[in-house]
Amino acid sequence: MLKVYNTLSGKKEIFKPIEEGKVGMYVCGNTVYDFCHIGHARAMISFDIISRFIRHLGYELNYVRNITDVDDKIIKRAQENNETTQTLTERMIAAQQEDELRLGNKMPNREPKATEFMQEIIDMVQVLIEKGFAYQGTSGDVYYRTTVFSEYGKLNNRKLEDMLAGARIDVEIAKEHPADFVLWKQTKEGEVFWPSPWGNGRPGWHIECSAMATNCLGSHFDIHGGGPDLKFPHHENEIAQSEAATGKQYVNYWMHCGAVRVNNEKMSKSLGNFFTVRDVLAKFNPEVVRYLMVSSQYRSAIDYSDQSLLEAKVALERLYTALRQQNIASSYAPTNYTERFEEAMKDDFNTALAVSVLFELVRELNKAKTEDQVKASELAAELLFLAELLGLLYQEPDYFLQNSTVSEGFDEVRIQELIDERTQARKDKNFARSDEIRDELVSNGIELLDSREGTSWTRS
RNA sequence: GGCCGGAUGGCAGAGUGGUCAUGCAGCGGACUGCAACUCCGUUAACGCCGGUUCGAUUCCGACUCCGGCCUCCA
Repeated sequence: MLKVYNTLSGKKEIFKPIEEGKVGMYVCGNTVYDFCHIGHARAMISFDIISRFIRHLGYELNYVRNITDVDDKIIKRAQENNETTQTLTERMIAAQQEDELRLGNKMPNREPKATEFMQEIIDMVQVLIEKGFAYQGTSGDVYYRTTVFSEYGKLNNRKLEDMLAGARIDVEIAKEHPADFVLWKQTKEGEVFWPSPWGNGRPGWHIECSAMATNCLGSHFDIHGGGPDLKFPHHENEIAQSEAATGKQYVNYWMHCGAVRVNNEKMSKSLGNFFTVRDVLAKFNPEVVRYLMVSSQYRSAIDYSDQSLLEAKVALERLYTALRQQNIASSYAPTNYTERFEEAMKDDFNTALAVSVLFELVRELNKAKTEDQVKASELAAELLFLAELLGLLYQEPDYFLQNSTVSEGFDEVRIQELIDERTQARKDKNFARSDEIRDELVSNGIELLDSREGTSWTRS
């Protein structure tokens, strides 16, 4: 029995798909005007793991994640770069895919782009106007009429009146009500545009998701996810648009991951305190980033720092060390660890608890290595299977351990030469020389592990 | 001001009405030429004040502090 925390109700609920055995999930992707930062990585990894586990439970999952490739920020950035919006977005989409593959994500079933759904967007705006949920303002822009959607604010427990007290909403004369938001925006000189019944222009930020989600998954589907900062206004507005247009409940389960923080502040574009995925991968193996995300539950806030990455690296090394030079059984009977792992995951995808089960399994595996090789190889197979559900332990143990950080120090050839020399020195009982070599390697960030099979090394 | 979260051992991070999280660090031991890895043992926590209870870190209420959202942001 899978339990999912639903932002809409504020509670964990038993998950029940609309159609038996099938799940439709829409996740808000990125606006592609810049490289992905760690906050994006968290959202992408969280929903990747959620999708893996939903499939593991036997559901046929249709995972759709959009790409926003029309937007004010894209236009602005393209102008600054003196390039077209299309070349900018194509470049950023390619970069995003590259980052994501390095982080070990599986791609969604479908990644619709806003520009490919222009007709559907226009159709939806048209319907909203016909139903009285939208109007063309004096500026020519088309707005959503929040005052007639009685449930406006239900996702965020807000009332229209209360929101005015905040007084941070733009007062635009063209709008009937300050909370009304743009569905279709008139083009300005030199900007990309599409023809529409309301003149040349482009969609507002929220309507594209309503149009893409309902077209890809239907007017009523199971799960809608995204980052914490999308709850308001983006998802609130999506609900308003979609439910007004279709007359049906839009989504059953709203899921939001937690924020990534830096120095106790949210990492965000507007604060400028963000680290791109590329920044981090220049220093650490991508799986370290993934482990950091997995080591806490997806809804909790994560503190990002070199320290937290280092701790993630060390923990991951323990898992990989257990697999080093270990036979993997071709089959195994799932043990209690699998059961406990699955129970943890079924409780709102508690990856932190699931990972702790992996560590307990590893302890038993390490013990079995000297006592019962068959058991050890079976536990290793079980470990790999469970880790795969989190997208972990997909690298060769030696490769990971030698490349957990990116280092400009000794190359592998030089390291091997020194190890060979040390091995000879040890055979000769020349321990002074052997220790000297080890010290030299350690001071260059290389740790040695002697075993009966020989000496292996790890980048620290 | 409104609405959401959160406060757990030295750090990170789960969870539970009464026995163990887990990882790192610490301490004692085994293994090792010495280390590292690994194993065994071990120390140590539930913001503050009330209430419910035989018993609360866990449930309820107040308080304090921290974070997020209310404007573009995963």
